Amino acid sequence: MSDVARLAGVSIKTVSRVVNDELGVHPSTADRVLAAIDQLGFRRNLSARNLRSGLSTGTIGLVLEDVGNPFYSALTRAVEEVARSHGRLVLTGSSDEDAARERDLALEFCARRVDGLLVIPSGNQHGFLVPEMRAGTPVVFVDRPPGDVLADTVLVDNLGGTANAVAHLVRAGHTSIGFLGDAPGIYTAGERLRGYREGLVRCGLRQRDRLISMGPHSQASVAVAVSQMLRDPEPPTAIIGGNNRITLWLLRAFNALGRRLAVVSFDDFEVADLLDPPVTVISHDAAALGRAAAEVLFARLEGDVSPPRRITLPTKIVPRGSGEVYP
Amino acid sequence: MSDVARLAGVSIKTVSRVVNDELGVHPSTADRVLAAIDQLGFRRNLSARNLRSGLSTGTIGLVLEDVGNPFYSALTRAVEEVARSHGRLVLTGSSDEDAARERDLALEFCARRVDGLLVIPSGNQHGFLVPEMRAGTPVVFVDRPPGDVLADTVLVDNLGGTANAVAHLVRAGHTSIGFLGDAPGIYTAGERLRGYREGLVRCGLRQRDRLISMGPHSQASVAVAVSQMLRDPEPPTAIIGGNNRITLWLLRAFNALGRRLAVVSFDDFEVADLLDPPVTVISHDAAALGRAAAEVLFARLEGDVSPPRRITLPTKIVPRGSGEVYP
DNA sequence: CGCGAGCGTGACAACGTTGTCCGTACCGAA
DNA sequence: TTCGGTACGGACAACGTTGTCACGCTCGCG
Repeated sequence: MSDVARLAGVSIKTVSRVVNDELGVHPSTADRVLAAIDQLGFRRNLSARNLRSGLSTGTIGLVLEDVGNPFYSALTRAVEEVARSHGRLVLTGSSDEDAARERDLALEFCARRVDGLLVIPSGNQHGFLVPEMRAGTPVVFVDRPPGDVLADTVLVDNLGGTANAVAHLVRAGHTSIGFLGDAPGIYTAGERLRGYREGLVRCGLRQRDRLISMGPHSQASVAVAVSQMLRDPEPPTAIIGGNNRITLWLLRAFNALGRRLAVVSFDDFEVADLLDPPVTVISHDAAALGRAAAEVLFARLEGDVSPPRRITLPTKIVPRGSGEVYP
Repeated sequence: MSDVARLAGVSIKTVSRVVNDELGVHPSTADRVLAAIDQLGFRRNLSARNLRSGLSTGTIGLVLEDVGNPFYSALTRAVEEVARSHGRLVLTGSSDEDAARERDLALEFCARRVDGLLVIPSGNQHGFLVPEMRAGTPVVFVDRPPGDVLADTVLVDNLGGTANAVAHLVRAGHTSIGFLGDAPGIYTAGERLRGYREGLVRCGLRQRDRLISMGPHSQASVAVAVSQMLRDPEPPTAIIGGNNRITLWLLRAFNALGRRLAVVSFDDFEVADLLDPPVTVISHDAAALGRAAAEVLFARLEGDVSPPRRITLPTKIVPRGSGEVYP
């Protein structure tokens, strides 16, 4: 900046005035300064600006499980859009379901003085964020609730989703329905399991734990779980896949076994309509989730001091065929 | 920091020494300081640290077309991993194929003093980055070459990929092969088209422009293009999809028409193996691309001053069925 | 011709941190 | 007891920027 000032023959302060569009700079002076800026390729240092003025860093942080997962990447994109409309950039970090890594990422973001934080929790202890929150960094939890703090949370109606899936399958004639879920320690997996159970109760069906297989899952473990269910004296005629990954493993297992049951998948996925039969899904909009969470965050940044909110987004069944058959 | 110092009964400088693990602080003093840090939830301000010491911001920038696209999100994840192993965080921004937005994002990143920049170019003029590069910010271009600057570039062998795809289809007996590509202004689309043409030449087949349809495409335009090709006096028996999105549109168009030709897709996609028939693809590893680019970037950050490199990653054909049929 | 208003500009401090350098307390040895 | 050295602590400046305030010039009016 002082180089620019020297070249333009003005003081540093005047350069600052020009780059900040402040009033009271003579147009010809401003032109000289702008020319010098151009010539030198000067770009003001936002860190210094932020340090001095105590204002925003123009950045928000997003901690998620894995940007590589299409569900989270769609969410990321939506967050990015909202951030852009508020003039912010997004720092992302993948925690890989590792609570320590989640913590490190969140604290690194805070050390860089992000304006706010969106967290898709992996761990279930978030006390480490309390000092940051007290210091004025708003934090919004997304997709899963936080462990031991009170904060804004945006969720999906996991329970209602699987409950509806059960009802949907029952309407198609099924009375024996299996459930393949993720590790029960994961909030969403637990809720979806509860929804499955509640759906059975609502439809007057008997709970049968041998039709439930919770993760962590892999292609191999899903194949084993399916074979076991099929060997049951009362085998299932339909299976609910607890998330998109598990559903794909399930379909591959069907291919390997040369059998195919009715399927409903939690989470939509891109080519679900191209499979044969097309896959019926419990759809919840990742983009809407990201958007809602980001909007809560920016409301906080704009001064909203109401008590922490908990928003639950609905799911909807998208019937495509795989859940309407009776094999 | 001064609060911590007051609480611990030491000077600010001593606190600084403790948080920087410098020698020459009495253990008991250090303990008092650490306790105070814990009690107050102090986190040092990295902006100020960076400003003073002129060191790294610990951040790199990644400008891409759309994080929501699985191909780019896989790349993002790989970049994140490499960055993490070098103690850096990643700022991401989606340009949406808009050169102006790409420019804005890149310059915003630079204003935040990222240590380096990875750019998947949308535009074809990157002179605006020259001052930054001269000022010492390394820039690596990924997936597409830059417009008018000389810089490290990591590409995929697009040309070789489609040329091989043609050869693969010819081996399966096809002599009339269509090509559906993205907008020819996009580098990768142009290269893939050239590869398609070169493949035909190598196999001694005649060029027929009516079997080529370049984008921008949509579900509808792909359907139209396919119908037109099929009405040709010598209709194609196989079609190459220029990217994963176009291939999906192509498959949906087949479903709508009740016809199905042999298909090879540029870009692998997650459920290609679950479709019927499974889709043969020209696979190129998004993660490998991101990893390679990030590694070049960090090599620069660690002082590599060799002339700009151009790395081209290979593609490989993954035969799954759809490219081995002769309808 | 003098004076006040108002505009354009610059000097200086401060943001939170670290590098430099000096001061001081304490220890062991002569 | 004194001296030299070591081991620590603190004052101060500086990073690049902006907020505060004050200065000087010009212009119009009495």
